[in-house]
Amino acid sequence: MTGITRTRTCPPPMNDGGAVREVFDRISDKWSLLVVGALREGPLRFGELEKAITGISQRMLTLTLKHLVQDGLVSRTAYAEVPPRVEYEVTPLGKTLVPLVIALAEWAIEHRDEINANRRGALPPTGS
Amino acid sequence: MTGITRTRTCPPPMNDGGAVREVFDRISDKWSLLVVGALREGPLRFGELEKAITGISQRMLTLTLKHLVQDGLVSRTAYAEVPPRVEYEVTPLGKTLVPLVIALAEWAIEHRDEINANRRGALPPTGS
DNA sequence: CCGCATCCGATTTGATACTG
DNA sequence: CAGTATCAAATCGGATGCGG
Repeated sequence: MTGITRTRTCPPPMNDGGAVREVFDRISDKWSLLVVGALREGPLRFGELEKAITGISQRMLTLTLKHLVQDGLVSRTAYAEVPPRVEYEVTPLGKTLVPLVIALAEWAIEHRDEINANRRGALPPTGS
Repeated sequence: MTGITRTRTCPPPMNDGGAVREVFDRISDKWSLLVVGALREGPLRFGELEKAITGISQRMLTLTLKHLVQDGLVSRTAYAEVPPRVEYEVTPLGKTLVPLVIALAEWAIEHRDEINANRRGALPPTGS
């Protein structure tokens, strides 16, 4: 039988038993998506990433990169030279995520004003 | 001088001076995207959300909803009846974010195994 | 230059109990 | 049912110092 009698209008990708949550918990921390976004155009050195992502601390960059490398989203290449050089780059797997990050970034830019307006302006008419 | 020979291939949507960061800081907390995703198909009551998002605490759900309402991504409708009923729903603005969340969720499902394999299996060949 | 380890304060989170 | 309040715990995040 095979009848998939699903009454839903579209296949709900959430609620698959935790797969989404599992991955979301990884990428929805404060910096992961920013780092992936920063690497969208090509490899970057540690210091370059630090400058590209304003506000991130060395510690958080290190930790975030370690996680991303562990998950296989980013690759790390250390060149044994003096001075040392280390480059980070999105892996093929990471590349598949980049477009989504960019889409999210574009959404953020596009709706930033509206969100800010809501956040500040939603005051009641009692304002006199 | 001059020579910024930066070969920029496409307009980088990041680094616009903080707009992305501003919004990202809002939505990249642990629960916001999950809540938006849970509301993708229609209004849900408080308790329904609690059940839909496994693992969230009452407190976190309350706080997250409050933020989302404040930002205008979610609307809250309280019906003055007994027992009380409150429904949450994505606003038109929130609806524009839903597709991105779904895309992210689909990505998560699609690459979950690969990520987990990397996380666990990246062990050195010493595995005897 | 890269990046890890430690200390320490700030923020976030969750369990529980209580109100409308 | 929906939401608040309080407290303790866990985590985050930054500054600093050290090692490769």
